[in-house]
Amino acid sequence: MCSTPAGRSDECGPSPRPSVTERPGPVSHAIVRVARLHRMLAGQLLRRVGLHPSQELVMMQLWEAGPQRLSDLARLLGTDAATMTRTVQRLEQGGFAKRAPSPTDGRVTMVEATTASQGLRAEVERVWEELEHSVAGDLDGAERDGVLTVLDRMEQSLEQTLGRVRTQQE
Amino acid sequence: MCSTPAGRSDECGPSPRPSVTERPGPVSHAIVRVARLHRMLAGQLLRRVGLHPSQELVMMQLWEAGPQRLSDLARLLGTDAATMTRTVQRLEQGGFAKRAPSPTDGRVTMVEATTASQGLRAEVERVWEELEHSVAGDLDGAERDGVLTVLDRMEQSLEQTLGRVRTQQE
DNA sequence: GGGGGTTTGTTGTCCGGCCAAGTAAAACAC
DNA sequence: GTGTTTTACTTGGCCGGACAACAAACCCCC
Repeated sequence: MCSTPAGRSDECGPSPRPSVTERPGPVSHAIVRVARLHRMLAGQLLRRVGLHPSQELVMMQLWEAGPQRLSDLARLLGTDAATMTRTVQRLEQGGFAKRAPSPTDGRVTMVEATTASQGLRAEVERVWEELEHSVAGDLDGAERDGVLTVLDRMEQSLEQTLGRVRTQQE
Repeated sequence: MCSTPAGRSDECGPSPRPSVTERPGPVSHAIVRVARLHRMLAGQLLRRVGLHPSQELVMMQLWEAGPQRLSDLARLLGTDAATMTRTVQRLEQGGFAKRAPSPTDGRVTMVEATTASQGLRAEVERVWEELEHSVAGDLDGAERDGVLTVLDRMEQSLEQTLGRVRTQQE
């Protein structure tokens, strides 16, 4: 027993008390926990497809919107250009994506999904549906809307203070 | 302009449309985005203290609950024993934590905060308060409670399907 | 048209995180 | 008491992610 990787401290071994996971920033902690579990589940489900978490987001973006500049991919997915560079390298190396220099702009490299990757699209979308179902399956419409609204406000607030902190620190 | 790393796609370059961030699993996407911003802000704030994201959670746990077994730390923070091993190694190497083999059980290593690290405790807690304020500052009590409840349900649901998937795949 | 600044991408480095494999110690079984 | 299983930790490998430093291409402006 007591084998769940993200152990809740219920009648299970030492765990001296609710501890850190309850006290200082409840919302922050909750988000961290949910996000980690979410990513872990994504990793498990994506295993069948041969993708790693976050790679599926790149592929979905490519499938939906077609060839794109690497920097746009990075920006849309909220990550770094450096990270995106290496992720695309791995996707290319795995046969999922293709890169080509832009003919009009010598700096940009365009990224697109390979035709071979189209075979995975349906299953990846199924995985993503399973994820969504697991995370929000037992929420009624009002709750879902409420959570989405609140999460959006959180996102904006975080973005704002992040920008504030960045400029303040330079 | 348009320099925010997590760019929203508003009048700013190509960005062909709301794209992936809007369509398939709205709640999942929202959580991923918020969690990433949250971690990014944590990283910025923790920079002053000389810690990296997640290290502060270990330290707070050590400060609150005293010396603990490494495996308990991992379980309480919802992470891996392998990850915790290396994180503690780095904390030790930075002078924040100390390790000692348990006298009663030759397998376990006890981890505790160094006295020197106590000086950082106040500031780390301040950082965490700032995080919480940024993520949940403009929520009234009812909203906060609602979000916490929903996030808790999400956590349980994710944990459950994660366990289901794990056993199913072996 | 040439020079300074900007955008775009790449690489190095470090970190958390996960899996898998391996070691050592304890607990259990017989 | 020996053999087997279970537990606790460690290490190697790989991945996403962030920062910093860099090179190349572009842009603008004089």
